[in-house]
Amino acid sequence: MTQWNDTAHRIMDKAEDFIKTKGFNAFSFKNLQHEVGIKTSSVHYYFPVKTDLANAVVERFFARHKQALAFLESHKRTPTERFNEVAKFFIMNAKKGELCLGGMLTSDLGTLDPKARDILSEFFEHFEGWIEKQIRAGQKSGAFSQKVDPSHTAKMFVAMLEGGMLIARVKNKPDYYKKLVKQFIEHMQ
Amino acid sequence: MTQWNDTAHRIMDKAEDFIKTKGFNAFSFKNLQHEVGIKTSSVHYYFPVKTDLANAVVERFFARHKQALAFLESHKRTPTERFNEVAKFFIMNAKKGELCLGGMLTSDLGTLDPKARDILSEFFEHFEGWIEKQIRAGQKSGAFSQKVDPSHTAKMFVAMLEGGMLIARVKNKPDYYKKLVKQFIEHMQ
DNA sequence: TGATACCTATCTATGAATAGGTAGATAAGG
DNA sequence: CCTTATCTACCTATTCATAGATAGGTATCA
Repeated sequence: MTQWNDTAHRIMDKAEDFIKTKGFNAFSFKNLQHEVGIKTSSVHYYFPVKTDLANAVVERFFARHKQALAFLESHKRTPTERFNEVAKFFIMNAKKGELCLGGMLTSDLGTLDPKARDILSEFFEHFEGWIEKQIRAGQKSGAFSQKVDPSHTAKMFVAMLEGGMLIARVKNKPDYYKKLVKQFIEHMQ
Repeated sequence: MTQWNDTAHRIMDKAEDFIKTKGFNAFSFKNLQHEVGIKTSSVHYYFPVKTDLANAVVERFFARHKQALAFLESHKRTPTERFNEVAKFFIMNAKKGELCLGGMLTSDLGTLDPKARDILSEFFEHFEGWIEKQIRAGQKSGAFSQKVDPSHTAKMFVAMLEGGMLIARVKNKPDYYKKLVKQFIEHMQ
């Protein structure tokens, strides 16, 4: 987080790009060297081994994600608005071919070290928890149906976001994704 | 399919295992050599380049998947039964730590060749189509609510299966997955 | 003068891939 | 029915490129 300087952040930015487009095991330090304009040894200076880079990236991602959700809570009044913003964000990224880093790294789980796994697990817990909170608030205000189970629905929504993003990409149809999310939100009302 | 002999199938079996546990770019021909008891050059004999192996594996997987769904249609009478069987199958695999090959390979999409992408895309179309068909049949028989949109719901279900499987693994909670699927099916009734 | 932020140069291991060989089965021809 | 050729299914050995990682040096700045 604050422990990283500009160069480290640029390395992490490119690493994120690679993880999102090709996966954690399909890029090398040399690839980063070309992209960042820095030597592989300098990448090692910041991240001694490759899993350190994964850890740093996922940690930064999680922090950013938490901030973004907190921002939504303080700047968007109604749960519906907040919900739609989250959906819009995912859809916008999907349209750019930018998939959720959390989901992408999770598919490489077998090659990550325990620290990264723990953070990814926390990320999903936190995300689901936030969604659940919005559903409960929406039910209180009457925006969402009482028939909806907040805990289960939140989990379903997150799972659908993550899975749908993969499917939308392979189908090359960002619209597929948009409809999916829209439908889900409508269903809660 | 029928074009492969026993050795080729054993190679593909191990390749599947690796893809499901570590991803397509995290295993080598040498890993296969140890597992299958065959030299890397012999793997190349069947699959000249690594993407050929991916293509073969995904092709076989898709064929198997189609067969399994066709089998369900001919051996299970009601849509609800069929639905529950599919869910049970996914949950059972999740418990063994065996994730859906289609979903896992899709996360490595950036490193596959167009042929594999096309098959994966077809796989999802087919799977969604099959689910949709069951929902429609279930609505006809009165098992499922008329309020459910068959096309969208089918897509949501598949997306949730694929995403949920990743999340269940990182959380190390196969039960999370079970509840998720159960909840979704109940919601359609 | 010592910490920070890079670099050059290099190591060892491993990656995918290929060349070329061989044992054994199958087939074909005289 | 024996020989020659061809095919299948592997093997050994090797290539060339890249992987991640390290040692050790240098410039800059406090």
